[in-house]
Amino acid sequence: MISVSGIQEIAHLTGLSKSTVSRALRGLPSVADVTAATVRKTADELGYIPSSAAAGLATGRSRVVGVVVPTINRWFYITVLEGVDAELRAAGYDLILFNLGGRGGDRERVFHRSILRKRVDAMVILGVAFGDAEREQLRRFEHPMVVVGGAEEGVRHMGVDDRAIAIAATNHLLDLGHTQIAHIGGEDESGMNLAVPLDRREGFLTAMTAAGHAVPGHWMLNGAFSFRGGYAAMRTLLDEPERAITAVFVASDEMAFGAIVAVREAGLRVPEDISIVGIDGHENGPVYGLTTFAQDPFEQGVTAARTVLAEIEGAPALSAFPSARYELIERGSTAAPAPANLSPA
Amino acid sequence: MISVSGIQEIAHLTGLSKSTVSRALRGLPSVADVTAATVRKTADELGYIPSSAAAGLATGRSRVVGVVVPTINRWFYITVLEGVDAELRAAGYDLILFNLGGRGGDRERVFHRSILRKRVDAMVILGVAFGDAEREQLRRFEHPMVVVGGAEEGVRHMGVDDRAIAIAATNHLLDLGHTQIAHIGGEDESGMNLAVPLDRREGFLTAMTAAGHAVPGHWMLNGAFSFRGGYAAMRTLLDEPERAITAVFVASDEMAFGAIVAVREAGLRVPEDISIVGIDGHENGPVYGLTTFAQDPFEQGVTAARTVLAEIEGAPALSAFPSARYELIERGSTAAPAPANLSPA
DNA sequence: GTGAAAGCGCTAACAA
DNA sequence: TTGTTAGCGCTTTCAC
Repeated sequence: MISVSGIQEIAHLTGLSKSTVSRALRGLPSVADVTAATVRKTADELGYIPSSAAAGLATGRSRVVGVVVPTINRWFYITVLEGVDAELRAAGYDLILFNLGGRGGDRERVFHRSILRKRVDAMVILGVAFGDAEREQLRRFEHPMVVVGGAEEGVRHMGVDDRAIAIAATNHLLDLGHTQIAHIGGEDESGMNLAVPLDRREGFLTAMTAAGHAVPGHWMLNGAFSFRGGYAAMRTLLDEPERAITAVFVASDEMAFGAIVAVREAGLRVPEDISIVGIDGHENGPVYGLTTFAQDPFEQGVTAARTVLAEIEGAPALSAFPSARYELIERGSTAAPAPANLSPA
Repeated sequence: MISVSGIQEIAHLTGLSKSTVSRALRGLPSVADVTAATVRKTADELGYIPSSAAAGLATGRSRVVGVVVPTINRWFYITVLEGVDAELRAAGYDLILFNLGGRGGDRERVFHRSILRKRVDAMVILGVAFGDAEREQLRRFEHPMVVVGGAEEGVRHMGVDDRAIAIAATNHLLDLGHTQIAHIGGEDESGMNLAVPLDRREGFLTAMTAAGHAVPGHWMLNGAFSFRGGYAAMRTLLDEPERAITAVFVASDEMAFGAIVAVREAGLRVPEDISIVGIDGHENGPVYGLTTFAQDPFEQGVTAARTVLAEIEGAPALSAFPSARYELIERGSTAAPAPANLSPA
């Protein structure tokens, strides 16, 4: 190709100096309009492509932000990622994706080798649970960094108040008159932040206890935050010999969808036989008619990106974020328990 | 932090030269074992972090591969992405994600500004439809490049034979005795490669024609390759006044899931009332009992990554790929049409 | 097996 | 407004 070298080439052809060319190309104000035009023109003709490595070496900035995800195939992470991506792109930054999970996941390598290679100017971390060594590595990362979704000790974090949202969801069911409520949540998702599932379960228990209802241990199932897991968990619930539950609080919409499919497949109806409430605000919710406590992960991603971007530019570091918003969206998957099902308690 | 400078620092402390330190750190053979050990040790103590910008400038390689997706929230792209990611990570490469779609999508910027910044050593492009300007830009990209999923003129491509897989799926229904078959596919997905939906529809029509069955235009619907789209399309089909269809060939599993939900919601059964066959091999298939022609996008991603990686290392460029494999997975969403529904034709 | 020196392509003072 | 001069931190001949 033509683009032999770069800025130097343009300098030659225009009879200007490298510096002026550089300034012109970056649109700095201190360049005569004619000069700038000439430079741009010859740059185009040459098919000039800047070297981000050279610029990065000279400035110490790569104009790249790293995003760490525990896995890509979850609606929440994807949506946050989209938000981060939109914001970064608007700012002219590129996004390096560090996927800790999935087949071939290799946290050690990701952390030790990739992340810390001075390759990124900042980092947005989505719901990852760190090991001690990892936490130590991150400590050395002297760039803006923010965690989204699931509090992580020592790093500032943004997301919904998981306990609060779970309490709200549970209360929603309690208010309808349910007392026999089960919970489908998550547990030891490899590499995923435990805070989220734990806080949601805790919120559930808090609300139930406050209402004076005991929850048997086997009414709290692990749906692994996946559609399939939600389906399986609900089947387990339905297979119970003397089924008493009238409602289920599911910790994510994807699991809730699976749960709904399981209920219908068993020949039961939602909400007549079983009420289901989720968390998230997944775009497929309307199809299933799922009532849910919706959050806005896209917005959370945007905010996270905007924050680190501002800090890269020298803005003072925020030490904490306000909790992200959430709201109840009623779509009919919850209702008062049928009289026949009313618990004797 | 401690990591003031880098290699120079280590050179000082060990009394060696920068060159030797560099060689030791990269594990080159021409370094005495003791020397190498000393270097690594002090590097660790210093918390040394290499500068990828400097290395990249010196070598002309960034050890980064770009992946372009039309949107992140589709199972197919996510899965290919996972495959690419796994392979890149194993090779010590980082992945820059270029998302053309989504809110805030800005193709122009992505192409012109980011992609061509010499930031990546190779590119894997997933099912994107290029404009003329974009094609021209890509022509200038003198690095390994491969398109996955949907042929694109002028660039080598890998994926299933979309016409063939559609013919196979349609024949599957025909072989069961169906004649009144509808098709839910895709159309003008913004920025997505048109080849895939078009080829699948064409395959469908080819098989139908070969079997001597005409297909009314309104039996070919646009499901936008999404769950919601599939659901909506199926509802349209079910709302037909004198419904005659007994089977639907859906061009993707996600749409097929939506279609199944719609059928069941209408009080009909799959496959007794309506048979449904999909394409993809989505992991949620078992839950819905979806019969599908499965491909392996993860593997396609791995292959694509492996290919460009090999070429970065100097391997001769492959000019074409064999078609990706696919196979029928029967799960019970298809059956012979019920006698009552048998078409008179 | 190790060192010296040049340079990758750009930016950033400092002058002019 | 433009040019000069140093680097940014690493790799890479070419000597030794």
